[in-house]
Amino acid sequence: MTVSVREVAALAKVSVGTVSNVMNRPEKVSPDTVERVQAAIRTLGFVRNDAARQLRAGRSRSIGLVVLDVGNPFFTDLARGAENRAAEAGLTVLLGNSDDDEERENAYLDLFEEQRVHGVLISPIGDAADRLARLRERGTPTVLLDRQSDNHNFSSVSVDDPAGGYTAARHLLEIGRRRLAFVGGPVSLQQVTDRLAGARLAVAEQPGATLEVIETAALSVLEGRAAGEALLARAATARPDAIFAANDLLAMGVLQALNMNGQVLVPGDIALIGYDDIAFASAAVVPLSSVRQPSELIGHTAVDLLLREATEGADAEHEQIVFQPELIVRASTGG
Amino acid sequence: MTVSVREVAALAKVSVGTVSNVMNRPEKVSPDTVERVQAAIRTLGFVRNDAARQLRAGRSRSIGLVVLDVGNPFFTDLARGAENRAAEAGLTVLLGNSDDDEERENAYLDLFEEQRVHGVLISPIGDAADRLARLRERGTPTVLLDRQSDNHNFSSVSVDDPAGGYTAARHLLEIGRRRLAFVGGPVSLQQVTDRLAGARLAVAEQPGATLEVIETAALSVLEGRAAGEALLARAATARPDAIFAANDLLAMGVLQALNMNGQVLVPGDIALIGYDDIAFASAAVVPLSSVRQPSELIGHTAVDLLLREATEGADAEHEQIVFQPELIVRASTGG
DNA sequence: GCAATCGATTAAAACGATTCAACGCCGTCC
DNA sequence: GGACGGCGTTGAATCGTTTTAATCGATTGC
Repeated sequence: MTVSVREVAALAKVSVGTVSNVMNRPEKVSPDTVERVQAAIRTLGFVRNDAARQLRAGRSRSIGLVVLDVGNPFFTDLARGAENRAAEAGLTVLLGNSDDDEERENAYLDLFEEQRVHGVLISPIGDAADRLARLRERGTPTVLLDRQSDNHNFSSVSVDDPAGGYTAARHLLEIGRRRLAFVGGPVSLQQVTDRLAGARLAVAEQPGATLEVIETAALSVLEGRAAGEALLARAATARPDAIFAANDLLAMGVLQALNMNGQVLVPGDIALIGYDDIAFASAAVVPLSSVRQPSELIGHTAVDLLLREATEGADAEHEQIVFQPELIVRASTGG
Repeated sequence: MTVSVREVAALAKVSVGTVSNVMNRPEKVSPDTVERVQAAIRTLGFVRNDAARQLRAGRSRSIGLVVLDVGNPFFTDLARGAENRAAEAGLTVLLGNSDDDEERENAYLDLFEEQRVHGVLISPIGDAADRLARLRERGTPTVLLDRQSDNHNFSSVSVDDPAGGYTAARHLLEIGRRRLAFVGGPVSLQQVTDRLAGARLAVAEQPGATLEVIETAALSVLEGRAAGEALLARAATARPDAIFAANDLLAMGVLQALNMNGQVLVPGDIALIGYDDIAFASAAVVPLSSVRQPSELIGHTAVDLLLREATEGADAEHEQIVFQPELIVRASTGG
């Protein structure tokens, strides 16, 4: 039924070792045997068995990537960057979507470990520190995405979230707003707390400014819409005059709620800024101000770091790379 | 260095066969040996080698999914549907992004074949018929996504694109527009030509109506913006009064060009409708009318079909499932 | 002319989990 | 008391590829 090197070898009248050599180092084989073997491969429709290769090699030729939300363009852009860089190195990226769920996160990590991947890139939920430490002890290098390790134990590629949060809030203050609200959550995500911390700092520096926190269960359009509708239910005077959303999906949800049932509150009554600068932000009902992260570059760089750790072995030094975010001003904050 | 069943067996003072049984059918092993073996697994930090399992099993526990564009929410929604259904069956989904590139498409198919996946779900570029036929002959069942096979040789899950195109164009005609333009491409995508064909039909039924075709190189926001800018460069009288874009990404690009450099042409001068009804469509500058496809359901159903083909073997009958699209009217067509 | 060298090829030993026929042990039945 | 059956366990074979040491011819060097 299934055709293996054995059959190929028989048809080409060579040994299985030679078939292997033809596929992996043809320069070590005489030209006419190469031709004969390749002909045999073609006529039999031989496809080599990756499981057997991996078993022998001890490692697979892929790296695992666990993201919080594949529906978020920030992560698909990041994945694209990682994939391109990995392809250059002859590796494949296995994409896992944890969807903010620790169980799914663990399931993917288990899977990747059983697959003996070259390494894991992960944007972890909460404090996965010991889980990841065990993973690495067993020989799978790991790089954190979009977040630094608390004790510098892991390599990481991230963006300066406190600075991004500061920049966003500062911008809202600079256009004259004082009653700020932060929409974001869950707080188990370090990205959320860091951005909030930065915003708090900016508000604290501005006398008379306040910051209200509206916590959401996820960083999704739906949650944003719910938050926006909650605000809408308030008396007009009780509403903030500016909103900083922890990411663009939330911001777009908020925008839908505030600007799409007849009324138009953004940007006149309420200024709005998001985070990530996804491609859809500029095409929103009111083009969305945002804080841009270099998503593809993050993915690209993370693979570089991972490959370095993988080659240097267990005692590789761990490097934290931090990119700076960039403020993008559009109509939603009066730009 | 690496710990295998052998070491576990030694520590637990049992044979390797028993260790395997503990992991795969614990009910066949006496309770105290189960406990002893599990203790050994824990203390040694044993993680089973998936390559070895697969080699023995002959098949991997995953299915391959090749999509045209991971950046398109339609496909990530579809992937989510597939993933959920696959998870219920204990399978993993490997997601490959062909990015409209036949070379990448082939690379992923090769990879999946070497991995001995349970089957392949693919939204193919152009006519991959013989490539896919070979794949299936070698034992990998295949289901087409978002497109039917020309000769009913493959199972498929798709949406009635001609009907969708007809519905979209008919809607534009019903709101009184007559000079229609279709923006889409490349024509190698059957989705594009089918939607266009449907639109042509609707226009032909309407005396005095015309349909101009503006071909794009891809179904992306960027290409849409380029098309929009080209229209903008024309004299106002030479512009169409309605545009049907082959998908929402294109439509949003067109919208950006037509409504965001000071002027506002949509929907007054030009009505605009997209296709897919991605989540961002309703949050666009002008909320976008669209033709909705049941993306998650497509992915879900495709996995069902695949599993059925896989169990029924080579002589399984091939089923074509076609869902009906749904017109969603929003502000961009005056809704 | 014999040894050394070189290139091409081979045969066999891995890799690690699963499976299956065989085996030992114990209690039951006649 | 011996045959039988059932349960739990074992050991070896197996999956398909890669790799290494060994082999075989043929050529070169002296």
